[in-house]
Amino acid sequence: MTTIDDVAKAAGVSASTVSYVLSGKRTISAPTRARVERAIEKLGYRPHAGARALASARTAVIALMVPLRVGVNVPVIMQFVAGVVTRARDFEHDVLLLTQDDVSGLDRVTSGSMVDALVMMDIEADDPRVPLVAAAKQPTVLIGLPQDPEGLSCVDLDFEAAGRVAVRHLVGTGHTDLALIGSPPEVLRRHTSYAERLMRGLRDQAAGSGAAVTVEACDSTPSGAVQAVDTLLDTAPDTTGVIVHNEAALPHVLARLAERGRVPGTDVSVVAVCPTDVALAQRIPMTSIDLPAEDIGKVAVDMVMARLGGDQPSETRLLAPVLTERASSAPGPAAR
Amino acid sequence: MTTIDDVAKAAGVSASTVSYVLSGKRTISAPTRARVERAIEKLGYRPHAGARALASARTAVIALMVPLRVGVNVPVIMQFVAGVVTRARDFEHDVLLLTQDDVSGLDRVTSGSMVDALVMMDIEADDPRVPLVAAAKQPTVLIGLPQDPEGLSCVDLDFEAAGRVAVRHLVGTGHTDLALIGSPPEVLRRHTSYAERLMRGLRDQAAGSGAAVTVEACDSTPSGAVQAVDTLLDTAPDTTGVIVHNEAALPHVLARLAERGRVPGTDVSVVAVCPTDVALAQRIPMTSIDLPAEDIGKVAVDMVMARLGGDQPSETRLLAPVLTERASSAPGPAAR
DNA sequence: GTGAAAGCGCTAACAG
DNA sequence: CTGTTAGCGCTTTCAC
Repeated sequence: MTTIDDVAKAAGVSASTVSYVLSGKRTISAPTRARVERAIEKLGYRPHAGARALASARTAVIALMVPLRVGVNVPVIMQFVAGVVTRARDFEHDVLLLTQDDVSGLDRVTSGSMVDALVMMDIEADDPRVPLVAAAKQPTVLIGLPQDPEGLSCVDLDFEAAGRVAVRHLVGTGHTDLALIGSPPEVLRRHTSYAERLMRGLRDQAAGSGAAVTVEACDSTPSGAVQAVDTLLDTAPDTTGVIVHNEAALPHVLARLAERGRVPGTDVSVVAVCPTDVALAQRIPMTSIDLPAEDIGKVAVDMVMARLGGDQPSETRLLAPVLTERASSAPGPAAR
Repeated sequence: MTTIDDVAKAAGVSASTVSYVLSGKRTISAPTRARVERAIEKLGYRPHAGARALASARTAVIALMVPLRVGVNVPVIMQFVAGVVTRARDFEHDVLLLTQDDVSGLDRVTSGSMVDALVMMDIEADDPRVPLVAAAKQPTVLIGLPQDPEGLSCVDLDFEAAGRVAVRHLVGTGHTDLALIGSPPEVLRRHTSYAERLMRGLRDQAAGSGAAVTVEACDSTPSGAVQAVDTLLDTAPDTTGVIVHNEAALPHVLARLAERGRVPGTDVSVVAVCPTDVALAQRIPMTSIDLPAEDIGKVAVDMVMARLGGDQPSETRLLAPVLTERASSAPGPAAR
């Protein structure tokens, strides 16, 4: 293994000079720098990460805690992850993967100084991990909103605004009987805040527009989708405007609506809340409110890195929803 | 930050004793051990990962290189990842996430001693990463088979055997006109070996059984599935036995077959090669050959850990395919 | 503009 | 069974 001393010797300088060439923390004369760089190149030198972490108290690694077991919106999760990893690389950081259920992992990586910062996904209203990371010495960013952020920073789509935008779109195109086909019951039970925020926006705007809105939870399975649609059409048969917030169930919801004589884009108007690529991968291109998962991941890293630098105050960033109209929209009764 | 010396002081022993209590590398008297453990507990002591890595040349981290490009077997990839992460934790290791396109990451984590070992997914026949990791000081396990493993260990499903098993099942239930609806063209072009191995097994067994087999590549999109089915039925309209190896396209293949008057489980027999949960999440439960993604991930970690210990020789492990018959199977012409 | 030297916190001989 | 000590490879004062 080649060390910094080997490089120093080869370049005829001291180890500290090599260190400073690498870090750029002090000015080095052009010739010296050139000699050092040549030596580094020639010897294929790479600083030892552990030694560096020990001496500098920086690891160039951030921890990312991901829900790996849910099985549901896995592709969406991967988009968050992709955003986090690529942005972390922009900051010359690597990503240590922690799984959601490994709560002790937080203490391990945190107290053991394995990482410089943390990003946590899938935050519940009353998440037990929040107090843990709030007490850590590393800055943390949450993707999602807990009830009490305890001074931590958060990012997420503004689901409440998304609910309003969806209702506004449907009401604006002539629909007055609306429905939400949403998250699985377990998600609601856990009080994952995005589900509740979406519903709040939906209901607020519906109340203001004189529209009715029925809410159905929906298992992320084919049969769950069928059941949700069937229940919905039994309870509220006049529904013509449907909002779907469940990536996995979406294709089956569309299929079932058609089977029940409500063809999406013709008889009913459907708005999906999901990443754009999911919206486009359906049988017909869906009108959708984009869930910019990758962007959210990137913003999370930006925020955590900013906090690593100075002692910025924490903040919550809610990204504004963008609705794109596509083939699943149809004029409603009031517009015909 | 509390250090090993703080603990030593609090317990009235030397730092090395604390270290040995932690590592178990030498026998400690019960009372001493108790005092040390109490001190650790009381002070909330956690060894500093960097210091440990520097002194012991062990990081307790393994690198996992994952294809994050938003291709569409994302859920399957996540299962591999879940297997790797959980098994790594069993060995008290964490996982550093590297993305496929970040080839320089290999050198970074390897030469920089950031990890003890590597696991790489999605290996192509002539993968440029293989020579890189073959030259690294850390042991590596590949998930998939390159043309030349260069002394590295590999794990994968035995896709060739899977091809044979699928054909045997279909022929055994009366089908003689078979087809494979497989990976997207790009995957084939990259010579990802599993696709080719599956085809080889398929053709071998078909030749031996006097069955015909048509092969269609298939984009992982709804329209790709439709197109593949349409082309297939135009080229080989007598097909009654279909093997599908494309998780994302599977639901749309089934739908299109039905639309074209070939109802899966009635008119045609369909065998999927995919994880069991995917097989069960279709409109009808699919006869399938399980792709035990999580197990493969676990085995990969087992292998790499074994190699970490001693200097075991490298090996290739191909997991035997298991076919489970479900509702998508139907008797063929020869059986009616 | 560059060097010397003191650690960072831990492990693992070496000694007893 | 336990303590002493010499590093592991790097960063960063302090000194010139």
